[in-house]
Amino acid sequence: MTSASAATPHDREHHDTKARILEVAERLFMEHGFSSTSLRMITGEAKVNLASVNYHFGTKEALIEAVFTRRLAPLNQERVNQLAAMEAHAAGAPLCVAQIVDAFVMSALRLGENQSETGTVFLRLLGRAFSDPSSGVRGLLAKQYGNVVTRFKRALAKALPDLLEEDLVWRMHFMFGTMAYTNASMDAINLIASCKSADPQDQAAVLHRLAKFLVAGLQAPQ
Amino acid sequence: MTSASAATPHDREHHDTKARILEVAERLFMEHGFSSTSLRMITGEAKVNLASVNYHFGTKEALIEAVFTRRLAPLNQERVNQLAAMEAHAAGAPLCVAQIVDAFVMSALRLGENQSETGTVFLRLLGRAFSDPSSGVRGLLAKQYGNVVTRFKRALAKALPDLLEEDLVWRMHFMFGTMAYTNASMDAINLIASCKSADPQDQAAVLHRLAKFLVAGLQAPQ
DNA sequence: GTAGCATTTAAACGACTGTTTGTAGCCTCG
DNA sequence: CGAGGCTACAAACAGTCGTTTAAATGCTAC
Repeated sequence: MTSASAATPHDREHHDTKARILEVAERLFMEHGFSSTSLRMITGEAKVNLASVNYHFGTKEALIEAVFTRRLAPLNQERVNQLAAMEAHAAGAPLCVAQIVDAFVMSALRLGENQSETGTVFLRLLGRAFSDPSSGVRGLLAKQYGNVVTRFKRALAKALPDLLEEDLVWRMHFMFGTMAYTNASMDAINLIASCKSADPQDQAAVLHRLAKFLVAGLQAPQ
Repeated sequence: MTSASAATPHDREHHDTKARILEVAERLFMEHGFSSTSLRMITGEAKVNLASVNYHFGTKEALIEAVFTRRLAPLNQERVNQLAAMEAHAAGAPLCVAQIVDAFVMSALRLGENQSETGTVFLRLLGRAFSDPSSGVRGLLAKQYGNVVTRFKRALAKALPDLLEEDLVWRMHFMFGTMAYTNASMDAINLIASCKSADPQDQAAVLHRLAKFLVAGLQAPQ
């Protein structure tokens, strides 16, 4: 193709192999799922040799892990940072639920914006991964989310002191679920209605609606 | 095994082949996903011949479809019936949101109870299917859910007359998502906390919590 | 230039995939 | 009895899967 690749072969071609695999894998995993996406589909579309996946990542499972950690680690770090900043500003006083939800939901939006299209793709992939049966993927998420869950649970418990812990845990579960599903099937909204105004592109508006929905749900009586 | 199968070979053995395939397929699809579950896994566990899947269902895709329609059609019919009964009783007056949510959520509970364990398995499978990338599965759900969506959307629009249609559509989307995710990962609650009191077996309690969460979310201000 | 390293490549590996085939068994009806 | 229709079965089909191998390439440093 020779498409505008005029840099040294060393910097562009070689380094690109690993990065191109990651990028194409991310998209194809989102479109077809993990087990339905073959290494040959990835290497074919990325225009790299089949064996380079095993060379650079070892195994397909490790490639999946690499796809996740590349983006999920910064995202969850951003969430924790956002929450920590708010808590520092509150100086010991409990945050309000809306703030906490915003720290969780809107960090995803920030990721989606900063990295433009590829960020959006990853958000949907993340939603898919949450309901993936593969134990490998599930264990990966547990590891990556452990810190986030602990911090947000503590903050929410302070913001909702009257809520039983058991109720709080389930409501957090619902929050994670709604978030994951929304990411996963932004495009499937048309399944519900032929509402052309529901523009999947406008992530910001959707996530604002989602945040409102979640704040009300978390604050439900009893 | 010879486990209490004393009827005529014709009634038990032969008719069981198709039914056993459906039952085992339902469980394995839930545990490993659609593409990761091979026909050999199914036929091996169901103790039937490999070719009988293609004989009775034609293709793997058709088997997936059969697994769904067998349980999803009655479930959605129950949902619509429940809603219709409430509307008849209300005699034109708008239902309250809690009633509508109950008609949607608790029908699933009823299915889970009536058919005991297998019903629960199907509910989780259903959750998985919602975030399955395969276009076949997705189209299947769209067909099966079409009627339900239309009826519940109309009822909710009447119950929440101040809500913009666009907001309503998205909130329904969130409701479907939370429901699907909750079904899919009842067992993954332990990911969030080592809260031993969160007993996945107690579906009724979980769905009641879910209903409360959803009602509050749907009624969120603005 | 050449040794040494990292990377790419084509080809093959065995295992597994969904599906099809031909045959054999069983039951019902004539 | 035997014909005919389902159903079950073992075996094979042509592909695809992830992974491995060994040779070839490009690059850096001596």
